[in-house]
Amino acid sequence: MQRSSGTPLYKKVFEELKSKIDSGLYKMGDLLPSENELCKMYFTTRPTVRQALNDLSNLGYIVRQHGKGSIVSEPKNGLGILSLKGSTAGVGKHNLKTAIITKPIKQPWSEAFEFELTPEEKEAGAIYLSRLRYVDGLPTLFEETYISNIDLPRFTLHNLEKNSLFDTLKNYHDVEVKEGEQKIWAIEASKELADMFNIKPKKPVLHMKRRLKTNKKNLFIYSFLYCNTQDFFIQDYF
Amino acid sequence: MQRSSGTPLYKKVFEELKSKIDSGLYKMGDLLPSENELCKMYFTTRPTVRQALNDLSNLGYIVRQHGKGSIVSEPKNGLGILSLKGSTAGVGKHNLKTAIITKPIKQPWSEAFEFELTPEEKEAGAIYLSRLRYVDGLPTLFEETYISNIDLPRFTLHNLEKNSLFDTLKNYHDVEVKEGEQKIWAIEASKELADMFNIKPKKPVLHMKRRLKTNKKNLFIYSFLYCNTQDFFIQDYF
DNA sequence: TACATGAGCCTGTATATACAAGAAAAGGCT
DNA sequence: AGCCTTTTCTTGTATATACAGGCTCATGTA
Repeated sequence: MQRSSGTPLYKKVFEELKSKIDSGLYKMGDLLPSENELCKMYFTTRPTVRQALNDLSNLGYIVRQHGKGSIVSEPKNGLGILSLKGSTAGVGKHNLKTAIITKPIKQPWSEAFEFELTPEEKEAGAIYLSRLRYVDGLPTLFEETYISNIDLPRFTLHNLEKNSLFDTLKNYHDVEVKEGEQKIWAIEASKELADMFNIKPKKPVLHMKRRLKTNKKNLFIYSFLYCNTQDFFIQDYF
Repeated sequence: MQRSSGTPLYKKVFEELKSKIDSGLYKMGDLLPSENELCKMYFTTRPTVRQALNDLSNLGYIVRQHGKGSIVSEPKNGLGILSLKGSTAGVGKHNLKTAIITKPIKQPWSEAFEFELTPEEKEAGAIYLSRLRYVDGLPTLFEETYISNIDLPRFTLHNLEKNSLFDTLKNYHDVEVKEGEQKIWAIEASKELADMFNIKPKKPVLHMKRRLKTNKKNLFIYSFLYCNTQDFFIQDYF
């Protein structure tokens, strides 16, 4: 089944399996259809479905076991922020609410921005927003995000309270995150952070700085995160 | 070139390219030989070399660019503990010294061990060791490790000060880490930790709990890490 | 019943090939 | 010289196929 539309076939297989896992149709511990069965279902051959399964495996959705099959893996609970999927996807059963502290605004890059910028990025300026996320009603995650303002028309109008930032970028602007780097510290809460998280100043807080590459050249996403790990923790799978 | 020995050909290609990057023969920004060139070098075909290149790409060693080639990626500095490679490999230029606090000893699992154990693991008991790592002479990382004591003869005799734990497991016991999960908190330093790190009690410290799966069934590695992020930080790529 | 054996499923590794699409250099035109 | 087109090299996607090796279960034997 050659691909007819623009999206590759293996990606279609990947997306459909992923959504079936996300929606709970395939539950943890279940065996996915075997590679040969998937071949028949999608009228394609093993290397193609294997590419989809490899991607799922890399994201931790499945574990592949020689001689047995592809086993749907542990659901991602905790705050799976270290994964690529945008926080909302990683929170599992916990109730997650997002409050926009600063609506998306266009602004030039700060003189002392922590990451190196390409000339094109500097020229284009940044879109800045900040959000506070509540898990089970508790303020847990403060996030400042800078996005290179390249080819993102009317971006500042989006409603990011309901929708994940990553989903918005993907669905409306064809921007997909591909890879990234992150740095992690434990720091003392400043007065402002302590107020926001409703904790005492100087209490330990998790601090992360992330730089995410996308499929668009020169379009990067920078995010500075502060996480209150009194009641929750950050988790990831690799 | 069918594989002659036990190791798959794509893995050989992977290992050789990886070591050439690690040793600095291919430097950051360099272009690796093209897929077709690698095919000729190893007398094989593109799917095979692509498998090796994909693995390198997943580990962040290279970035593949459509129409251009495979570009050697940023060297991993910081304390790349979040990657799979064992701390020693991730520290880059920093001088890293390891002090064994507790030599490897066999012991039963604690009653209240934080992770779920398989019956086989419980039966086998654990090997415990703890180490304190110095970066540039500063005590930075305290690590408690539990390994399921399965098929690891004379393991307690190894000298782990010079060699990475992961290298030892791989070279002497054919144990390779395949995947894992980790949880991260910011906590206050206990008195013991503060003494070890030479900081004041209650200062923020990074705490991680990791569970690593290996290629051997029932053999897991559990490690509990405490990291002083006053002077350094944890970094990873994905 | 208990235990080995083998058949049949599964994924892992590998070859051979084809065309599409991005990127860059070579070449020709104005 | 400066610009555009073409060529060529690169990776991306896909088909078709083969055998190796792990896992499970049914079958047959002691």
